[in-house]
Amino acid sequence: MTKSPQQAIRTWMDIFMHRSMRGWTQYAKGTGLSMPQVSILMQLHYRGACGLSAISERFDISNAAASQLVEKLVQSGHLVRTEDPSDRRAKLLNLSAKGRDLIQQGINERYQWMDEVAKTLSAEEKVKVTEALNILTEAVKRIENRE
Amino acid sequence: MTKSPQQAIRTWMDIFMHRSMRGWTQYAKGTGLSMPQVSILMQLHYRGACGLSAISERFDISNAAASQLVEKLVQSGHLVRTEDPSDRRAKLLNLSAKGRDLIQQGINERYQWMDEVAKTLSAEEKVKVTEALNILTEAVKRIENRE
DNA sequence: CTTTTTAGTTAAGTAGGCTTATATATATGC
DNA sequence: GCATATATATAAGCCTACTTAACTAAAAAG
Repeated sequence: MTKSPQQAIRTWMDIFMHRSMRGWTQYAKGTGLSMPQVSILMQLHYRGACGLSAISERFDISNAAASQLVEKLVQSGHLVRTEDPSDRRAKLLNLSAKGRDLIQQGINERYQWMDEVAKTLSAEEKVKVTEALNILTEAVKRIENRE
Repeated sequence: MTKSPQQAIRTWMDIFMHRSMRGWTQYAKGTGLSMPQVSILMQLHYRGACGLSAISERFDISNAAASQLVEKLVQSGHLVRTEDPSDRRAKLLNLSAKGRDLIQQGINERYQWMDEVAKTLSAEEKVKVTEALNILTEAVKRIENRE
């Protein structure tokens, strides 16, 4: 069973995409938050603080919709909304400790699955996998800097 | 910047998880279907035909909710619902060509992103990445067969 | 055969996300 | 300084997902 690089990548992507999508939707359900709400927290976790319009642009929803979702997350204590000192019309949205923990917990559950996978690898295989994922990570960084 | 295998895996997972989540939610929006609807199609794509109760168990919703979602997907022509000949109470849910295309298109868009990444790799790097992803794919298969 | 369980549908009602329209406060351009 | 543009919030209303409850039909158990 010799695979081309493209086949190898796609096979792996299929496994990983399906797993992580499933994991996140199930995790979201367990938190009591809706998927859009969790997505907003995730966004802030990965990209850092931002204003409200950045949220509505990212998720392609109206400002009104973003404002309402954010309001719920502020109410539930997952988000902190402060006035932007450099522009008093704008708000700065930050994860609270509670929001950060919620997302980190979801990420950790994904990690755990991969840890199980990694545990079954030989030392030699681990070295190879590590090197390859570093290569991919660097490649993505190069592309993103170029954009 | 020397990374442990765990660090390398987690860094890569972060990038890939966030990307694919974002990609799928955006894609779902473009199709006009809701995320739960797309998730059902995705489930059938990856796991093959099943009955209605398998859907409700997998997504942890009531049979009634699953039945209503499936009904919409049948109406929109993404799903074919037939009677199970071996148990006439049960239904067999299958993707239609339209449903299969919709999911495959979403997967292809994810593939394209990775193709862009792979394109920037040297021949030597491609070999390493291919080998590593094959190792991971095999490891997952071993674990899943064990369960 | 009769009873009970299983698979799925249908109906009514709740909750959440989304939209458009409207309002408010601040910043920017002339 | 005044008109306009920008960042956000609020309100009304629609649509969808979800729930529980009531129902049909077929299988399984006795």
